[in-house]
Amino acid sequence: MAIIRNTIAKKAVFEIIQSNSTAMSQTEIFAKVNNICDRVTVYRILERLVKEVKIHKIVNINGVINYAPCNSCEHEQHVHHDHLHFSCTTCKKLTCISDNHIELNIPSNYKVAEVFLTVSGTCPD
Amino acid sequence: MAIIRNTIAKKAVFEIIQSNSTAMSQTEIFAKVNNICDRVTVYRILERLVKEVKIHKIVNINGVINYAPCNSCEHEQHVHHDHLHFSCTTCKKLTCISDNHIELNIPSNYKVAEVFLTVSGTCPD
DNA sequence: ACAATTATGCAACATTGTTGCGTTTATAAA
DNA sequence: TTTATAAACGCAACAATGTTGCATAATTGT
Repeated sequence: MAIIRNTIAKKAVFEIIQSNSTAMSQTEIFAKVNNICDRVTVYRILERLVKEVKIHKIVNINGVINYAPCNSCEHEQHVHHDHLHFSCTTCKKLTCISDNHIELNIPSNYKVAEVFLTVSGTCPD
Repeated sequence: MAIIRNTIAKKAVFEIIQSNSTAMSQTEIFAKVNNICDRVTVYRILERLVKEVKIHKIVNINGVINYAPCNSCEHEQHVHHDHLHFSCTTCKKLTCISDNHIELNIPSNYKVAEVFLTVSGTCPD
């Protein structure tokens, strides 16, 4: 049945992610929750928030998984057609940039679930 | 000065990457070198091959770093405009798919170095 | 208030990647 | 061919990130 609970820790984690301008890693998020919960709990909360499609997972160019709020995820299939992630090579920040349109040309025997467009470089910092 | 040597282990690693149809992780590569060298050596060889632009680094949707041969890297700036990576959610394979053109719309205060277009889903397996 | 089950904490482990340092080896020059 | 030198290596130890099992705590519907 899976009744979803809205716990203090979960609310806190979601707040942190939503109020931040850039995507955050588990480590960064855990540093901000001020020990209201365990490290493992943060991982599990993130897992649940992803499953509930309240946040989404993005991988930066170093392989670190980051999380960002799912603002423009109203559209069906959870495919971000106009969403781009900028991964800064110097400050390591991951920023979302909208208004990017992608045309895909993939063989039909591949089934597309999500599209990730990540650009590396240096951001205005 | 940095004189580059072509060691047995390096040749083997490069062979393995080139002869595989999909991109491979360090773990997969190490499993194939048959203990001709240490785990750490594989990491260092991969580092060098990336620096020499003989292979390139791609991150799959789980954050695992994979390596693929740099076949179509003749073009300047190492920006893969027509290159797409398909990351399979079930078999975890990372496949390169060509002929994909991307138009970017990024604020000018961001400096683009590389473009990564990764698509998740299921491949024909 | 109670029962059911979701969520948590803790400890331990797994995987992936990194660093330091002494030793070995490939290459270029003698 | 021999030798010098810097590149490459092995080993051990560490670091960061993510996962699992299990007993306990907390939330929600009744």
